[in-house]
Amino acid sequence: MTRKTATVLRDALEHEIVEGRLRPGEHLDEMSLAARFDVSRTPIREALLGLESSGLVEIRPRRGAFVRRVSARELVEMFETMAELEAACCRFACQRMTDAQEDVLMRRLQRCEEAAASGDVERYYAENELFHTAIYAASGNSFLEAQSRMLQSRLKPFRRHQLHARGRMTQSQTEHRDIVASIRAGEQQRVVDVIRAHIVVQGEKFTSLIASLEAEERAKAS
Amino acid sequence: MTRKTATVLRDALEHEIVEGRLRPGEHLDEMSLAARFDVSRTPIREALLGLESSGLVEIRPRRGAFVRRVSARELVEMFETMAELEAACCRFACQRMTDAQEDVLMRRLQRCEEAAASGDVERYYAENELFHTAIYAASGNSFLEAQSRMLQSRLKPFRRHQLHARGRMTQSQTEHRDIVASIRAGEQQRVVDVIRAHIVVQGEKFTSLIASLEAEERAKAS
DNA sequence: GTCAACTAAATTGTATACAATCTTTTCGGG
DNA sequence: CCCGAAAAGATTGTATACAATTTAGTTGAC
Repeated sequence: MTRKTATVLRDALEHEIVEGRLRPGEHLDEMSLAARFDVSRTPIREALLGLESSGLVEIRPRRGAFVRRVSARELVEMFETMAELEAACCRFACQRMTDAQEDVLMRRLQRCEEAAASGDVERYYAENELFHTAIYAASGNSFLEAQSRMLQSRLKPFRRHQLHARGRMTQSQTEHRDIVASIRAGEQQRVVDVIRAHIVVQGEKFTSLIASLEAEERAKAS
Repeated sequence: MTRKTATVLRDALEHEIVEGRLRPGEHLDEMSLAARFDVSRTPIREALLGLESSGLVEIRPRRGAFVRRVSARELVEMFETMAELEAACCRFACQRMTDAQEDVLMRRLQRCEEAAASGDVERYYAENELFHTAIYAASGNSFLEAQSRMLQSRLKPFRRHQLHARGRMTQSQTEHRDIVASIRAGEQQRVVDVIRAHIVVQGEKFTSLIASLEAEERAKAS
Protein backbone atom coordinates (compact mmCIF):
# COMPACT_ATOMS: atom_id res chain seq x y z
CA MET A 1 0.00 0.00 0.00
CA THR A 2 1.47 3.28 -1.07
CA ARG A 3 -0.54 5.49 1.23
CA LYS A 4 -3.28 5.06 3.72
CA THR A 5 -6.54 6.64 2.75
CA ALA A 6 -5.84 8.07 -0.67
CA THR A 7 -4.88 4.65 -2.03
CA VAL A 8 -8.00 3.03 -0.66
CA LEU A 9 -10.10 5.79 -2.19
CA ARG A 10 -8.39 5.37 -5.51
CA ASP A 11 -9.05 1.66 -5.52
CA ALA A 12 -12.68 2.23 -4.58
CA LEU A 13 -13.22 4.79 -7.31
CA GLU A 14 -11.36 2.66 -9.83
CA HIS A 15 -13.63 -0.23 -8.98
CA GLU A 16 -16.76 1.86 -9.40
CA ILE A 17 -15.59 3.19 -12.74
CA VAL A 18 -14.55 -0.22 -14.03
CA GLU A 19 -17.80 -1.78 -12.86
CA GLY A 20 -19.73 0.97 -14.58
CA ARG A 21 -21.34 2.43 -11.48
CA LEU A 22 -19.70 5.69 -12.39
CA ARG A 23 -20.52 6.24 -16.02
CA PRO A 24 -18.27 7.58 -18.77
CA GLY A 25 -18.46 11.34 -19.00
CA GLU A 26 -19.82 11.66 -15.48
CA HIS A 27 -18.53 14.58 -13.48
CA LEU A 28 -16.72 13.54 -10.33
CA ASP A 29 -17.53 16.27 -7.87
CA GLU A 30 -14.90 16.51 -5.17
CA MET A 31 -17.23 17.64 -2.40
CA SER A 32 -19.83 14.96 -3.06
CA LEU A 33 -17.16 12.27 -3.12
CA ALA A 34 -15.61 13.66 0.05
CA ALA A 35 -18.99 13.55 1.77
CA ARG A 36 -19.75 10.07 0.46
CA PHE A 37 -16.47 8.58 1.69
CA ASP A 38 -16.46 10.76 4.79
CA VAL A 39 -13.07 12.29 4.20
CA SER A 40 -11.89 15.73 3.19
CA ARG A 41 -11.31 16.85 -0.37
CA THR A 42 -7.55 16.43 -0.04
CA PRO A 43 -7.30 12.64 -0.33
CA ILE A 44 -10.08 12.69 -2.92
CA ARG A 45 -8.01 15.00 -5.08
CA GLU A 46 -4.97 12.77 -4.74
CA ALA A 47 -7.00 9.74 -5.73
CA LEU A 48 -8.36 11.57 -8.78
CA LEU A 49 -4.86 12.59 -9.83
CA GLY A 50 -3.80 8.97 -9.67
CA LEU A 51 -6.79 7.87 -11.70
CA GLU A 52 -5.95 10.49 -14.28
CA SER A 53 -2.46 9.15 -14.85
CA SER A 54 -3.81 5.62 -15.14
CA GLY A 55 -6.16 6.93 -17.80
CA LEU A 56 -9.47 6.31 -16.09
CA VAL A 57 -10.44 9.92 -15.53
CA GLU A 58 -9.74 13.14 -17.33
CA ILE A 59 -9.04 16.31 -15.38
CA ARG A 60 -9.85 19.54 -17.11
CA PRO A 61 -8.41 22.69 -15.51
CA ARG A 62 -10.87 24.51 -13.29
CA ARG A 63 -13.55 22.15 -14.56
CA GLY A 64 -12.92 19.09 -12.50
CA ALA A 65 -12.57 15.38 -13.06
CA PHE A 66 -14.68 13.34 -15.44
CA VAL A 67 -14.87 9.62 -16.03
CA ARG A 68 -12.96 9.18 -19.24
CA ARG A 69 -14.98 7.92 -22.14
CA VAL A 70 -12.98 5.72 -24.46
CA SER A 71 -13.82 5.91 -28.12
CA ALA A 72 -14.12 2.80 -30.25
CA ARG A 73 -10.97 3.87 -32.01
CA GLU A 74 -8.99 4.26 -28.82
CA LEU A 75 -10.19 0.89 -27.61
CA VAL A 76 -9.00 -0.80 -30.78
CA GLU A 77 -5.68 0.99 -30.41
CA MET A 78 -5.31 -0.23 -26.85
CA PHE A 79 -6.05 -3.82 -27.81
CA GLU A 80 -3.62 -3.54 -30.69
CA THR A 81 -0.93 -2.26 -28.33
CA MET A 82 -1.73 -4.99 -25.82
CA ALA A 83 -1.26 -7.53 -28.59
CA GLU A 84 2.19 -6.13 -29.35
CA LEU A 85 3.20 -6.15 -25.70
CA GLU A 86 2.07 -9.73 -25.25
CA ALA A 87 3.80 -10.70 -28.48
CA ALA A 88 7.02 -9.25 -27.08
CA CYS A 89 6.53 -11.18 -23.83
CA CYS A 90 6.05 -14.40 -25.74
CA ARG A 91 9.10 -13.75 -27.88
CA PHE A 92 11.28 -13.23 -24.83
CA ALA A 93 9.70 -16.22 -23.14
CA CYS A 94 10.79 -18.34 -26.10
CA GLN A 95 14.35 -17.22 -25.53
CA ARG A 96 14.72 -17.33 -21.78
CA MET A 97 11.77 -18.77 -19.84
CA THR A 98 13.04 -20.46 -16.69
CA ASP A 99 11.85 -23.87 -15.50
CA ALA A 100 10.03 -22.27 -12.59
CA GLN A 101 8.23 -19.86 -14.91
CA GLU A 102 7.33 -22.73 -17.20
CA ASP A 103 5.87 -24.66 -14.27
CA VAL A 104 3.65 -21.74 -13.32
CA LEU A 105 2.55 -21.28 -16.93
CA MET A 106 1.62 -24.95 -17.24
CA ARG A 107 -0.36 -24.87 -14.01
CA ARG A 108 -2.27 -21.79 -15.13
CA LEU A 109 -2.98 -23.39 -18.49
CA GLN A 110 -4.37 -26.42 -16.69
CA ARG A 111 -6.63 -24.26 -14.52
CA CYS A 112 -7.95 -22.53 -17.62
CA GLU A 113 -8.58 -25.97 -19.08
CA GLU A 114 -10.65 -26.97 -16.07
CA ALA A 115 -12.54 -23.68 -16.07
CA ALA A 116 -13.31 -24.01 -19.75
CA ALA A 117 -14.50 -27.58 -19.24
CA SER A 118 -16.79 -26.47 -16.43
CA GLY A 119 -18.38 -23.88 -18.70
CA ASP A 120 -18.14 -21.31 -15.92
CA VAL A 121 -17.42 -18.07 -17.75
CA GLU A 122 -16.61 -16.03 -14.65
CA ARG A 123 -14.15 -18.65 -13.50
CA TYR A 124 -12.53 -18.84 -16.92
CA TYR A 125 -12.34 -15.06 -16.97
CA ALA A 126 -10.36 -15.07 -13.71
CA GLU A 127 -8.07 -17.96 -14.72
CA ASN A 128 -7.49 -16.42 -18.14
CA GLU A 129 -6.17 -13.27 -16.48
CA LEU A 130 -3.75 -15.29 -14.37
CA PHE A 131 -2.62 -17.24 -17.43
CA HIS A 132 -1.68 -14.08 -19.28
CA THR A 133 0.03 -12.73 -16.19
CA ALA A 134 2.20 -15.84 -16.20
CA ILE A 135 3.21 -15.08 -19.78
CA TYR A 136 4.28 -11.58 -18.78
CA ALA A 137 6.41 -13.00 -15.99
CA ALA A 138 7.94 -15.55 -18.34
CA SER A 139 9.32 -12.69 -20.43
CA GLY A 140 12.04 -12.24 -17.81
CA ASN A 141 11.64 -8.48 -18.16
CA SER A 142 10.08 -6.96 -15.04
CA PHE A 143 9.50 -3.61 -16.67
CA LEU A 144 7.72 -5.10 -19.66
CA GLU A 145 5.81 -7.29 -17.25
CA ALA A 146 4.63 -4.27 -15.26
CA GLN A 147 3.63 -2.35 -18.38
CA SER A 148 1.69 -5.34 -19.63
CA ARG A 149 -0.16 -5.73 -16.37
CA MET A 150 -1.09 -2.06 -16.36
CA LEU A 151 -2.65 -2.24 -19.79
CA GLN A 152 -4.24 -5.58 -18.97
CA SER A 153 -6.03 -4.09 -15.99
CA ARG A 154 -7.10 -1.13 -18.05
CA LEU A 155 -8.68 -3.38 -20.65
CA LYS A 156 -10.23 -5.63 -18.05
CA PRO A 157 -13.74 -4.15 -18.14
CA PHE A 158 -13.90 -4.55 -21.90
CA ARG A 159 -12.83 -8.17 -21.85
CA ARG A 160 -15.31 -9.35 -19.27
CA HIS A 161 -18.57 -9.46 -21.19
CA GLN A 162 -16.78 -10.51 -24.32
CA LEU A 163 -16.16 -14.10 -23.30
CA HIS A 164 -19.88 -14.72 -23.20
CA ALA A 165 -19.87 -14.70 -26.99
CA ARG A 166 -20.91 -18.12 -28.24
CA GLY A 167 -18.01 -20.57 -28.46
CA ARG A 168 -15.45 -17.93 -27.59
CA MET A 169 -14.30 -19.64 -24.42
CA THR A 170 -13.33 -22.95 -26.01
CA GLN A 171 -11.77 -21.10 -28.94
CA SER A 172 -9.75 -19.00 -26.49
CA GLN A 173 -8.53 -22.06 -24.65
CA THR A 174 -7.48 -23.73 -27.89
CA GLU A 175 -5.36 -20.69 -28.60
CA HIS A 176 -3.89 -20.85 -25.10
CA ARG A 177 -2.69 -24.41 -25.69
CA ASP A 178 -1.20 -23.36 -29.00
CA ILE A 179 0.62 -20.43 -27.38
CA VAL A 180 2.15 -22.53 -24.63
CA ALA A 181 3.21 -25.26 -27.03
CA SER A 182 4.86 -22.71 -29.31
CA ILE A 183 6.72 -21.05 -26.46
CA ARG A 184 8.00 -24.39 -25.20
CA ALA A 185 9.10 -25.29 -28.71
CA GLY A 186 10.82 -21.94 -29.02
CA GLU A 187 8.88 -21.10 -32.18
CA GLN A 188 9.07 -17.33 -31.96
CA GLN A 189 7.40 -16.41 -35.21
CA ARG A 190 4.53 -18.77 -34.65
CA VAL A 191 3.76 -17.72 -31.09
CA VAL A 192 3.89 -14.06 -32.04
CA ASP A 193 1.34 -14.59 -34.80
CA VAL A 194 -0.96 -16.65 -32.62
CA ILE A 195 -0.97 -14.31 -29.63
CA ARG A 196 -1.56 -11.25 -31.81
CA ALA A 197 -4.65 -12.87 -33.24
CA HIS A 198 -5.68 -14.05 -29.77
CA ILE A 199 -5.63 -10.53 -28.34
CA VAL A 200 -6.78 -8.47 -31.29
CA VAL A 201 -9.88 -10.56 -31.84
CA GLN A 202 -11.15 -9.32 -28.49
CA GLY A 203 -10.76 -5.72 -29.56
CA GLU A 204 -12.43 -6.33 -32.88
CA LYS A 205 -15.35 -8.14 -31.30
CA PHE A 206 -15.90 -5.13 -29.11
CA THR A 207 -15.61 -2.45 -31.72
CA SER A 208 -19.11 -2.76 -33.05
CA LEU A 209 -20.58 -2.81 -29.56
CA ILE A 210 -18.75 0.32 -28.52
CA ALA A 211 -19.56 2.02 -31.79
CA SER A 212 -23.25 1.38 -31.20
CA LEU A 213 -22.94 2.68 -27.63
CA GLU A 214 -21.36 5.83 -29.00
CA ALA A 215 -24.19 6.30 -31.47
CA GLU A 216 -26.58 5.87 -28.58
CA GLU A 217 -24.72 8.50 -26.54
CA ARG A 218 -24.77 10.93 -29.40
CA ALA A 219 -28.49 10.42 -29.84
CA LYS A 220 -29.02 11.05 -26.14
CA ALA A 221 -26.91 14.21 -26.25
CA SER A 222 -28.92 15.78 -29.05
CA MET B 1 -1.63 22.62 -19.62
CA THR B 2 -3.53 20.39 -17.23
CA ARG B 3 -3.46 22.67 -14.22
CA LYS B 4 -1.89 25.94 -13.38
CA THR B 5 0.86 25.78 -10.81
CA ALA B 6 1.12 22.09 -10.07
CA THR B 7 1.89 21.28 -13.68
CA VAL B 8 4.59 23.91 -13.90
CA LEU B 9 6.13 22.56 -10.71
CA ARG B 10 6.03 19.05 -12.03
CA ASP B 11 7.81 20.07 -15.21
CA ALA B 12 10.41 22.00 -13.23
CA LEU B 13 11.10 19.08 -10.91
CA GLU B 14 11.13 16.64 -13.80
CA HIS B 15 13.70 18.80 -15.53
CA GLU B 16 15.91 18.96 -12.47
CA ILE B 17 15.75 15.21 -12.00
CA VAL B 18 16.45 14.45 -15.65
CA GLU B 19 19.29 16.95 -15.75
CA GLY B 20 20.76 15.37 -12.65
CA ARG B 21 20.47 18.40 -10.42
CA LEU B 22 18.39 16.31 -8.12
CA ARG B 23 20.31 13.12 -7.63
CA PRO B 24 19.01 9.55 -7.50
CA GLY B 25 18.06 8.57 -3.97
CA GLU B 26 17.77 12.17 -2.86
CA HIS B 27 14.97 12.93 -0.46
CA LEU B 28 12.50 15.48 -1.83
CA ASP B 29 11.41 17.39 1.23
CA GLU B 30 8.00 18.98 0.71
CA MET B 31 8.62 22.00 2.90
CA SER B 32 11.97 22.84 1.34
CA LEU B 33 10.54 22.53 -2.15
CA ALA B 34 7.54 24.64 -1.17
CA ALA B 35 9.85 27.34 0.18
CA ARG B 36 12.12 27.16 -2.85
CA PHE B 37 9.28 27.57 -5.34
CA ASP B 38 7.42 29.94 -3.05
CA VAL B 39 4.19 27.96 -2.98
CA SER B 40 2.46 25.87 -0.36
CA ARG B 41 2.96 22.15 0.12
CA THR B 42 -0.30 21.34 -1.67
CA PRO B 43 0.81 21.86 -5.29
CA ILE B 44 4.19 20.34 -4.43
CA ARG B 45 2.49 17.17 -3.29
CA GLU B 46 0.41 17.01 -6.44
CA ALA B 47 3.53 17.43 -8.56
CA LEU B 48 5.29 14.66 -6.66
CA LEU B 49 2.34 12.33 -7.14
CA GLY B 50 2.51 12.95 -10.86
CA LEU B 51 6.22 12.28 -10.91
CA GLU B 52 5.64 9.05 -9.06
CA SER B 53 3.27 7.71 -11.67
CA SER B 54 5.67 8.66 -14.42
CA GLY B 55 8.31 6.66 -12.57
CA LEU B 56 10.73 9.45 -11.75
CA VAL B 57 10.21 9.47 -8.01
CA GLU B 58 9.26 6.86 -5.47
CA ILE B 59 6.89 7.72 -2.63
CA ARG B 60 7.24 5.65 0.49
CA PRO B 61 4.37 5.97 2.98
CA ARG B 62 5.07 8.41 5.79
CA ARG B 63 8.62 8.63 4.52
CA GLY B 64 8.25 11.02 1.65
CA ALA B 65 9.38 11.23 -1.95
CA PHE B 66 12.78 10.16 -3.24
CA VAL B 67 14.35 10.50 -6.65
CA ARG B 68 14.07 7.03 -8.05
CA ARG B 69 17.34 5.29 -8.71
CA VAL B 70 17.20 2.97 -11.66
CA SER B 71 19.27 -0.15 -11.49
CA ALA B 72 21.36 -1.31 -14.43
CA ARG B 73 18.97 -4.21 -14.82
CA GLU B 74 15.91 -1.99 -14.91
CA LEU B 75 17.57 0.28 -17.44
CA VAL B 76 18.29 -2.63 -19.75
CA GLU B 77 14.71 -3.79 -19.35
CA MET B 78 13.41 -0.34 -20.25
CA PHE B 79 15.57 -0.16 -23.37
CA GLU B 80 14.48 -3.64 -24.32
CA THR B 81 10.83 -2.63 -23.94
CA MET B 82 11.44 0.56 -25.88
CA ALA B 83 12.90 -1.54 -28.68
CA GLU B 84 9.76 -3.66 -28.79
CA LEU B 85 7.48 -0.63 -28.82
CA GLU B 86 9.44 0.97 -31.64
CA ALA B 87 9.48 -2.32 -33.51
CA ALA B 88 5.70 -2.39 -33.27
CA CYS B 89 5.50 1.20 -34.52
CA CYS B 90 7.68 0.34 -37.51
CA ARG B 91 5.64 -2.74 -38.27
CA PHE B 92 2.41 -0.76 -38.32
CA ALA B 93 4.09 2.00 -40.29
CA CYS B 94 4.97 -0.57 -42.96
CA GLN B 95 1.30 -1.45 -43.24
CA ARG B 96 -0.40 1.91 -43.09
CA MET B 97 1.86 4.95 -43.09
CA THR B 98 0.10 7.85 -44.83
CA ASP B 99 1.77 10.10 -47.39
CA ALA B 100 1.73 13.00 -44.93
CA GLN B 101 3.40 10.87 -42.26
CA GLU B 102 5.98 9.72 -44.79
CA ASP B 103 6.74 13.34 -45.70
CA VAL B 104 7.38 14.22 -42.08
CA LEU B 105 9.54 11.16 -41.61
CA MET B 106 11.66 12.02 -44.66
CA ARG B 107 12.12 15.59 -43.49
CA ARG B 108 13.21 14.46 -40.06
CA LEU B 109 15.62 11.97 -41.58
CA GLN B 110 17.10 14.78 -43.65
CA ARG B 111 17.54 16.98 -40.61
CA CYS B 112 19.32 14.14 -38.83
CA GLU B 113 21.51 13.80 -41.88
CA GLU B 114 22.50 17.45 -41.69
CA ALA B 115 23.08 17.30 -37.97
CA ALA B 116 25.28 14.23 -38.35
CA ALA B 117 27.24 15.91 -41.12
CA SER B 118 27.79 18.96 -38.94
CA GLY B 119 29.21 16.77 -36.21
CA ASP B 120 27.13 18.66 -33.65
CA VAL B 121 26.17 15.99 -31.13
CA GLU B 122 23.65 18.12 -29.24
CA ARG B 123 21.90 19.00 -32.46
CA TYR B 124 21.85 15.38 -33.60
CA TYR B 125 20.50 14.40 -30.21
CA ALA B 126 17.55 16.77 -30.66
CA GLU B 127 16.87 15.79 -34.28
CA ASN B 128 17.16 12.11 -33.42
CA GLU B 129 14.39 12.48 -30.87
CA LEU B 130 12.12 14.12 -33.45
CA PHE B 131 12.93 11.39 -35.97
CA HIS B 132 11.81 8.66 -33.60
CA THR B 133 8.72 10.65 -32.71
CA ALA B 134 7.83 10.67 -36.40
CA ILE B 135 8.07 6.88 -36.44
CA TYR B 136 5.64 6.64 -33.53
CA ALA B 137 3.19 8.88 -35.38
CA ALA B 138 3.57 6.81 -38.53
CA SER B 139 2.25 3.79 -36.64
CA GLY B 140 -1.23 5.21 -37.02
CA ASN B 141 -1.98 4.16 -33.44
CA SER B 142 -2.29 7.16 -31.14
CA PHE B 143 -2.23 5.08 -28.00
CA LEU B 144 0.94 3.24 -28.98
CA GLU B 145 2.37 6.58 -30.03
CA ALA B 146 1.66 8.09 -26.61
CA GLN B 147 3.11 5.10 -24.78
CA SER B 148 6.23 5.24 -26.91
CA ARG B 149 6.72 8.93 -26.25
CA MET B 150 6.34 8.39 -22.52
CA LEU B 151 9.06 5.76 -22.42
CA GLN B 152 11.20 7.79 -24.80
CA SER B 153 11.13 10.78 -22.46
CA ARG B 154 11.91 8.53 -19.56
CA LEU B 155 14.97 7.16 -21.26
CA LYS B 156 16.04 10.58 -22.46
CA PRO B 157 18.66 11.27 -19.78
CA PHE B 158 20.36 7.95 -20.48
CA ARG B 159 20.57 8.49 -24.18
CA ARG B 160 22.13 11.94 -24.08
CA HIS B 161 25.72 11.24 -23.12
CA GLN B 162 25.73 8.01 -25.06
CA LEU B 163 25.95 9.59 -28.51
CA HIS B 164 29.35 11.00 -27.67
CA ALA B 165 30.76 7.51 -28.02
CA ARG B 166 33.21 7.48 -30.88
CA GLY B 167 31.60 6.91 -34.26
CA ARG B 168 28.19 6.31 -32.74
CA MET B 169 26.51 9.25 -34.43
CA THR B 170 27.32 8.25 -38.00
CA GLN B 171 26.50 4.62 -37.19
CA SER B 172 23.15 5.74 -35.78
CA GLN B 173 22.36 7.77 -38.88
CA THR B 174 23.21 4.84 -41.14
CA GLU B 175 20.67 2.80 -39.21
CA HIS B 176 18.12 5.59 -39.57
CA ARG B 177 18.44 5.49 -43.34
CA ASP B 178 18.07 1.73 -43.29
CA ILE B 179 14.94 1.96 -41.14
CA VAL B 180 13.23 4.49 -43.37
CA ALA B 181 14.10 2.58 -46.52
CA SER B 182 12.72 -0.63 -45.04
CA ILE B 183 9.49 1.02 -43.93
CA ARG B 184 8.95 2.54 -47.36
CA ALA B 185 9.62 -0.82 -48.97
CA GLY B 186 7.18 -2.44 -46.58
CA GLU B 187 9.81 -4.91 -45.39
CA GLN B 188 8.35 -5.64 -41.96
CA GLN B 189 10.76 -8.32 -40.83
CA ARG B 190 13.79 -6.36 -41.83
CA VAL B 191 12.77 -3.08 -40.22
CA VAL B 192 11.84 -4.84 -37.01
CA ASP B 193 15.28 -6.45 -36.79
CA VAL B 194 17.10 -3.22 -37.58
CA ILE B 195 15.22 -1.02 -35.13
CA ARG B 196 15.60 -3.55 -32.32
CA ALA B 197 19.34 -3.49 -32.78
CA HIS B 198 19.29 0.29 -33.12
CA ILE B 199 17.57 0.77 -29.76
CA VAL B 200 19.04 -2.03 -27.73
CA VAL B 201 22.61 -1.06 -28.50
CA GLN B 202 22.04 2.13 -26.54
CA GLY B 203 20.95 0.19 -23.50
CA GLU B 204 23.85 -2.19 -23.74
CA LYS B 205 26.35 0.61 -24.12
CA PHE B 206 25.04 2.08 -20.93
CA THR B 207 24.91 -1.01 -18.84
CA SER B 208 28.55 -1.04 -17.89
CA LEU B 209 28.52 2.65 -17.05
CA ILE B 210 25.53 2.31 -14.78
CA ALA B 211 26.93 -0.83 -13.23
CA SER B 212 30.08 1.05 -12.33
CA LEU B 213 28.04 3.90 -10.92
CA GLU B 214 26.18 1.44 -8.76
CA ALA B 215 29.42 -0.05 -7.49
CA GLU B 216 30.53 3.48 -6.66
CA GLU B 217 27.29 4.15 -4.79
CA ARG B 218 27.65 0.97 -2.80
CA ALA B 219 31.20 1.90 -1.93
CA LYS B 220 30.02 5.31 -0.76
CA ALA B 221 27.23 3.80 1.32
CA SER B 222 29.55 1.52 3.23
C1' DG C 1 -40.28 36.25 -26.19
C1' DT C 2 -35.41 35.87 -26.81
C1' DC C 3 -30.82 37.07 -26.08
C1' DA C 4 -27.19 39.28 -23.57
C1' DA C 5 -24.97 40.98 -19.64
C1' DC C 6 -24.45 41.14 -14.82
C1' DT C 7 -24.72 39.05 -10.38
C1' DA C 8 -24.73 35.16 -7.27
C1' DA C 9 -23.79 30.46 -6.29
C1' DA C 10 -20.91 26.64 -6.73
C1' DT C 11 -16.55 24.40 -7.62
C1' DT C 12 -11.77 24.06 -8.22
C1' DG C 13 -6.93 25.50 -6.83
C1' DT C 14 -3.97 26.97 -3.15
C1' DA C 15 -2.76 28.09 1.58
C1' DT C 16 -2.78 27.15 6.33
C1' DA C 17 -3.79 24.37 10.49
C1' DC C 18 -3.90 20.21 12.90
C1' DA C 19 -2.99 15.16 13.67
C1' DA C 20 -0.26 11.05 13.21
C1' DT C 21 3.98 8.85 12.37
C1' DC C 22 8.77 8.63 11.84
C1' DT C 23 13.52 10.36 13.04
C1' DT C 24 16.86 12.07 15.96
C1' DT C 25 18.70 13.37 20.16
C1' DT C 26 19.33 12.91 24.86
C1' DC C 27 19.46 10.58 29.10
C1' DG C 28 20.15 6.48 31.79
C1' DG C 29 21.95 1.84 32.51
C1' DG C 30 25.29 -1.68 31.82
C1' DC D 1 32.44 3.95 26.43
C1' DC D 2 28.57 1.93 24.08
C1' DC D 3 23.84 0.58 23.67
C1' DG D 4 18.87 1.17 24.42
C1' DA D 5 14.73 3.60 25.52
C1' DA D 6 12.07 7.66 25.87
C1' DA D 7 11.04 12.29 24.63
C1' DA D 8 11.49 16.13 21.56
C1' DG D 9 11.68 17.52 16.88
C1' DA D 10 10.68 17.11 12.16
C1' DT D 11 7.91 15.49 8.32
C1' DT D 12 4.09 13.45 6.13
C1' DG D 13 -1.12 12.85 5.78
C1' DT D 14 -5.56 14.95 6.36
C1' DA D 15 -8.79 18.65 7.40
C1' DT D 16 -10.28 23.23 7.01
C1' DA D 17 -10.12 28.00 5.24
C1' DC D 18 -9.60 31.21 1.67
C1' DA D 19 -9.06 32.84 -3.18
C1' DA D 20 -9.97 32.60 -8.00
C1' DT D 21 -12.56 31.01 -11.76
C1' DT D 22 -16.41 29.00 -13.82
C1' DT D 23 -21.32 28.18 -14.23
C1' DA D 24 -25.99 29.12 -13.57
C1' DG D 25 -29.66 32.22 -12.71
C1' DT D 26 -31.83 36.54 -13.00
C1' DT D 27 -32.79 40.86 -14.75
C1' DG D 28 -33.12 44.10 -18.35
C1' DA D 29 -33.19 45.63 -23.10
C1' DC D 30 -34.60 45.02 -27.78
